[in-house]
Amino acid sequence: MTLKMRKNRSPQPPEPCLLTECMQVIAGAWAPNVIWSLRAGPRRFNELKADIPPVSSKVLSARLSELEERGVLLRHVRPTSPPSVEYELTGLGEELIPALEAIVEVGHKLKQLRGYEVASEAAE
Amino acid sequence: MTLKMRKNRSPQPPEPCLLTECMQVIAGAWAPNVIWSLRAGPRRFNELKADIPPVSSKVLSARLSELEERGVLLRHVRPTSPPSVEYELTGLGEELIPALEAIVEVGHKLKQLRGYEVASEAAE
DNA sequence: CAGCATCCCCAGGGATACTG
DNA sequence: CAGTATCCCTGGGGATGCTG
Repeated sequence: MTLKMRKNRSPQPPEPCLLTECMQVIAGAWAPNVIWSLRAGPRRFNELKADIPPVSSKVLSARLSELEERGVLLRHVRPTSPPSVEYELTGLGEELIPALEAIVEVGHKLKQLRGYEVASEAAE
Repeated sequence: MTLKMRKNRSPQPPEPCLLTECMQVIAGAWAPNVIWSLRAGPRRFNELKADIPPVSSKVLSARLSELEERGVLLRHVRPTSPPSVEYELTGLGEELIPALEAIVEVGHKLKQLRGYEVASEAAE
């Protein structure tokens, strides 16, 4: 989802590209997982890393930075002896939860359908 | 969002990766736009292409195939003289609309928070 | 009209190693 | 603990051209 987007010199902002722009909020392979992991409350770096096993520190760190910069989550540094950092969703970030849940639900249903028959719901 | 996912040999399916799997439903840079364009009803290939100017035929076609295969949309071929194909969301596909809307809304709010340079339209 | 085929590119991500 | 720094590699996507 990179979208090299040359110049995007559109007279009127075309709606679909607006969508694409907004989708950047959850851009990055693991961004949705981060949000998902934070939906139950604040978590620390290594907790997130443990929540999302396949993610590397580098990428996790990159995603967290982006999401913070975008205003999806907050970073709290606690000046403890071993450094400890907590990440927490902002209010806007929490608004993404229902969206992710919806997608997950559709994803599940879709997977089940593909086991049986897809064309059943064709009409309607 | 490729997620090379070696083997995914996880004892218990970790939830976040389940999310990742579900997110694949709208994987691909322009998939959300396709769904978005179809939310108002069936549309034809070139209409979609016009709706989403930056997308190429190749990619649009690829996305449409994927989305069809996943059960998000249906493909109707009408045997007219010049071939004419209509794409239409399935019921499950329509369930994604609210999710996209939520993301778009958050995206907007986020952009406004980050400064008002966003919609700096022609200063009338 | 609707769409493949081809070629190319590069940003995002994996792996590994290192640090304050 | 919580990240950076490097290197490499993959595949999704852009551009262009051609077909039924």
